[in-house]
Order: sequence, then C-alpha cells, then structure tokens
Amino acid sequence: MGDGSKPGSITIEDVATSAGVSRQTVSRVINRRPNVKDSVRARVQQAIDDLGYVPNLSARRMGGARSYLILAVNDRQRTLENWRAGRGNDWVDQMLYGGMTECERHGYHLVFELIDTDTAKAEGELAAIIAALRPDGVILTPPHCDNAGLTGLLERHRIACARVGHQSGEKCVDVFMDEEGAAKRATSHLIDLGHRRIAFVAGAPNYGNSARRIAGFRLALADAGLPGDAGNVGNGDFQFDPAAAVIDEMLTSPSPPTAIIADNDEMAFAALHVASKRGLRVPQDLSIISFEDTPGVRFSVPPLTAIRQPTAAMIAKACEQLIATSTGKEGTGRFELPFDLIERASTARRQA
Amino acid sequence: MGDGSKPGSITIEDVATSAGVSRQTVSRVINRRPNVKDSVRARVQQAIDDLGYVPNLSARRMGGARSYLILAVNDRQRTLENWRAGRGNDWVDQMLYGGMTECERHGYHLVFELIDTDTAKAEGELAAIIAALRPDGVILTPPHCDNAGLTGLLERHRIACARVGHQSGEKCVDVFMDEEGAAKRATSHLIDLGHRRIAFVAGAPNYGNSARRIAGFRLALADAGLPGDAGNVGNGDFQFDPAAAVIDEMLTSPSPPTAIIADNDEMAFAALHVASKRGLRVPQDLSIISFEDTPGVRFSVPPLTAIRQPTAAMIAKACEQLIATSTGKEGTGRFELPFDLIERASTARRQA
DNA sequence: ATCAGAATTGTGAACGTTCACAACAAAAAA
DNA sequence: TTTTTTGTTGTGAACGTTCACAATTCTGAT
Repeated sequence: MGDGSKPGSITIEDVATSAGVSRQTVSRVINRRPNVKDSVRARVQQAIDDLGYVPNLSARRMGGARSYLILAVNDRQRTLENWRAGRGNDWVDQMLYGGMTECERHGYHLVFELIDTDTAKAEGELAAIIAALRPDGVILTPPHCDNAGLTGLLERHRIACARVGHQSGEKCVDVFMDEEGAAKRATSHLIDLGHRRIAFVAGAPNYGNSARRIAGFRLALADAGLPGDAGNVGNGDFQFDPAAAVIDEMLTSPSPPTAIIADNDEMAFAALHVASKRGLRVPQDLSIISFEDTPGVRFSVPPLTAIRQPTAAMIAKACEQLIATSTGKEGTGRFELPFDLIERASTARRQA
Repeated sequence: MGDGSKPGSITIEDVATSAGVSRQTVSRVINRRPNVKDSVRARVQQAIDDLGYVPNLSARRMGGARSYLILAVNDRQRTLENWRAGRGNDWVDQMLYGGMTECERHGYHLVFELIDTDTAKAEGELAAIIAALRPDGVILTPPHCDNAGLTGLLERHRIACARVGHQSGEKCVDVFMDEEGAAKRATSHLIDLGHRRIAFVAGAPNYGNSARRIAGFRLALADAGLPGDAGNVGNGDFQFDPAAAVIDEMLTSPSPPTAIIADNDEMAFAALHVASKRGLRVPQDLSIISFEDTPGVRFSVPPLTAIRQPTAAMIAKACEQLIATSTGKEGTGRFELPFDLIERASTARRQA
C-alpha cells in the first residue's frame, strides 16, 4: 500500500531490494531453506510482511519447483447424474471439506475435476489436465481408483497419486475404510438387538466395496452361529426403484427379514418407503441401517441409523500424504481410517 | 507414446519443430488468432493432435496471458460450521456443479477457497490468494458479495469480479434471482389453495434476501386483498431449534396459521417436527413451503413443496460472464435468473 | 598467522509461454 | 511495372521464480 502504481505486482525482486539482499536469499527464506543467517532471515521476513509479498505460483512452477496444486478427480457420469437428478452430491461436498481444509493448512490449493468413466477417454482427459495444471499430486476416487491406466499415466509423469477406496498400497498412497468390518459391525448390531432374519441390499455387485460389505455381513452371521438362511442378499443397484422392488419381494417371503441393511442412503429410503406402504412401522416392525449417512438421513422419519464413511477424513489424509510426498516422503502406503456407526431411530430391539 | 525419455514435457517448441513453423505461429493457432494461413493452421493443429500437446498454464500465465483460473470464494465460518455440524453444504455442491461444468466448457479451471467473515481478515486472505493464483475472475457469494472492500481490492488489481446474490450491477457482474417474486409466488400458491392465515418464518432479519422475501410475502397478501393480520412473520434464525420454538408459538395462538413458509429447509423441517408433535397432519392440517430445496426435502415425510434457488445456474452464469470479460467483454451487468416452485406433498387445499 | 572446510550469499541461465515489433510475402492499387 | 497496403511468419525480450554453481565470509583447527 502506498504509490499504487502497479497493483498486485510485488515481486521477489522488490523484497530483495527492500531487504538489501539478493533474489535467491529471499527465495531461501520463503522456502524455509537452511543456511541463512538468522538476522538476515528476520530482515527478509520483515520486508515480506511489510510489502505483503506472496510468491507467484505460476512463476514458482516455471522455476521448476512445486505447483502447490492438488488435483481431485471424480467420475464424470456418476457425478453429473447425481447433480442432474437433483440428488445432490454429498460425496463431492465432503471431498471438498476434507481436501480444501487440508490443502489450506499447507499453503496448497485444491482443484476439482471430472473425467470420463470410459477408460480410454479418462486417460486422455487426465493427461490433458495434468499437462495444463502440473499438479503436485492427484487424488483418484472410485471407480477411477481401480484404473491401472490412470495410475500408470501418473507414474510415467512422476506425479504422486493417492487412491481413495483402493486398498493395495502399491505404487500409490491408498486411503480407505474397513468396509468389511463396517458391514460386520452393522450386522452384529442388529443381531445384538435380537434380529435373526436380516437382509442386505447391495449396490453394484461388481463394485469392490459392495463385495467387501457382503463378506462382512456373512461373517457376522457366521460368527453369531446363525444358520445360513438367516442372511439374505439382494441387489438394488444403488438406486431407489430397483431397491424398492427387491425389498418388497423380500418382505413378501414367508419368513421376511426383521431388519435390513442398505448399501447406500437412497436404498435405505426405499426400504422406508416400502415399509410404510406395507403398513410396517420402523423400527418396531422393521429395523433399517444405511451405509452412507448423507445429511438427509437425519431428517427422514424416523432418522436412520447408519454407518458413516469418513469421506472428508480420507480425502484430507490423501492430501496430507501427497503434500508430504512432494516434499520428499515416499509416495506409497496404506491408511485405514475409522468409520462410525451412528445410532438413530430406525433400529430397535426385535419385537416378540 | 514413443521414446518416453521425458514424459509430459511436450512444449510449444516441439510442436513448432514438428510442424516446421515458429513458436509464435503455434501460439497463434492455440489461441485462435487470425492471420494464419489455413494450410499452416491445419498442419499445426495436426502436430498438436499427434503429439498430444496441451499448453502449460503456468507458462502461459507468465507470458502475460490469462491464467484460465476462476476463483470461487465462500464464507469460511458459515461453510465450516455447516460441515462440522454434519449438515452438509448443498450450496457448495451446487456451486461446484455450476462452476465446474461451465469452466470446463471454456477450458478453464475452478478453484474454490474460503475466506474469513471478518472484513479486514477477508481482504488480507483474498489478497494473498489472488497474488498466488492470479485468477482471471473471482466469484463472491453471500455475505462477501456485499463487501465493498473486497470488490475494491479486485478492482485495484484489475481482476474481474462477479457477485452472486448482489443486485446493483455496478462495477461487477451481478447474478441473482428474484427473491421478492419467489416469496410472492409461494404465498400466492398458498392463497390459491384457500389458505387465509399464513406464517412466514424468516432467517436472519438483517440478511438482504430475508428482507426481500418478507416484502414479497406481504405484497402477495395485499394483492389478494387479505387483511393485515392474515400474514404473520416470525424469526427462526435459519436454524432448527429457534424455528421450532417460534412455530410452536404461532400454532398456539387462537387463530393459528394453516400454512407456513420457511426461509430455508432446516426451518421447514422444524415446522414438520412441530406439526407432528402437535398431532397436526401435513398437508391436511398444515401446509408447508420451504425456500431452499436441498436434496433432503425429497425424502422427508411428506416431501416438501419448495422454492428452488438456481444456485448452480447462477454460478455458471457468473463463470460465463467472467470468462467473457477476460476475453474483452465489459465486466458489469445484471443477470436475474428464474427460480422454480416445486410442488410436492407438503401443500394442499385448505380443509373446510 | 595460516589454511581447510563449512556456512552464507550472489549470479547467470533456465522454465514455456506471450508480447512487441521486425521481416517478409502476397494482393491490390497506382 | 511499381508502389502501397494487407496479410503472414519469425525473432528477441519479458514474465517471476528456482536451479546450479560460483564467490565470499566465517569458523576453528593447525
């Protein structure tokens, strides 16, 4: 603030002149490099503060340094479909929460982009985005986290990669939650409440996490010594209508389930809907647990008991690790984050 | 694909060599400048496609050109509070929807950031972000859209600015919806259904849009020739508990409202909650309209009739205008976007 | 006092693009 | 044909930073 002749163009050179040192010394101070005398460091810092200097990211990047950008990539079709249908996209919201707050802590910026479901297209699109932006790290979410073409591309370009929802830990930082354990916990919770016939409405059968959850579901039943026919698995395709159909069918059977676990909120709402249509009270006649916990479940009637995925925390962890990698840390590892079972009013002890 | 010695480093020079022209000619082709022979343009384009060249954004920016970045700024306290409370942030989700899709259409990228509610802090934070990122345009949302310090800062730095939720159209591109008209429409809808005692539960009284909506509410009542006491305005502070309290009080009065308009979804849920507690059926005994339409209202029981804000469309329009400005268009103007009244099951004809 | 070694500071080049302007070619006017 | 105008292409410099390395100053041992 002062002459105001050239707004917003305070450069490292201005700081250097003002502090009576060279460019490079200022650069060292900015980047917290060693080998700067304390007195000089203080003088430079003072000049930086006085002038309100902030390094230009583009120039930094040009100089061969980091870009201070983390790229978060989502699936275009799935994301747009959610938005178009007016369904909202809690996943995106939570990603931003975790990603942005973590990036901000380290002076980084988060850029969010969509790429195609189709493998070949996705690779081209990602290539274009990284060529333009040159991010220091990329976060891949389902289903792209399982796409070896994308991780290969990033490896070739030497860009650090974090996968959210992938568990191998090879070549990337992998962040995930214990899907099997979560399903097990949800199931055990129902068993503890006295339920002996429980149904699991799965999402996409070929989706890794659905499979893991089904495994956890079966494991919990077995651990409790229940017979094989205590658990019934249906497929609801993550959507309302197919889920409603399969749930309706389940409840028609001669020995219907007294509790249902749904693979996501939308299918849990379908269960609620079907129950109401059939005159079943929730939770007295039917207990319901969901596997997602978007904000809407707090306001449903009754509010749903749900497994809460640590979406924001997973993205934050991914950012943290990518940023650490860009400052030298090795870019691989497995990070399992804890989930929560949030008890609300849609589950109750089985009525005699 | 090929030698693979230097991955991801195809520069404009490589394209120039491959096409047998100079840097500058390639630059002209990339930027769709005139004065390039068609045959040459085609040859260069071919080389670009063959090599998979994408211009490096940082270098472009350094060369004095655009940054191809749009910055969307939200209020930190309000946004974080929503996230922390597990309430989700549909506004953020919708912003991303509108902003990202529009930016993508023009080869732009969207960066989303939070700045402090406090005016002085906000100014410092925004200054730092624009110094680092040098975006081509900045989108200011409530309450920052009304902060003259921020628009002044952007003006000094010659960065185009779009305000969402501000209506003056001076010095910035302003994008907004007809708040007064929306309230009027909601009110008329209830009047048409035969309601004669209607309550409006406002959010923050000092928040410009609440005031506009109250005005619309009153106008509709007056237009219908209803007496002054037909409309009752309460203050629910945009939150569940205060809203529930004020609604409960309203329903206790000797001539209680038969319909309620809530300034946001959370307060509409409060209305639902209070009605249920008092044994009032919705919509038979009480009609409810909300003013926000987040995804949860589709799944409430009953689903809520609501005014739908065109959040995504407003952000998209803001991006469109900012991008147009960065290519020469004047950076001011007023853009009013249409809202929707979505009829669901929470409103019905007044019972005799 | 002298010198080796370490710590500190500075200098020129580089990053990939665009800008300003110069050079050249082609078309139109004289 | 010659000149003018217009259209097309190329060249050197600039943007703001970091890198690699050179130069200088300090430290502590001999």
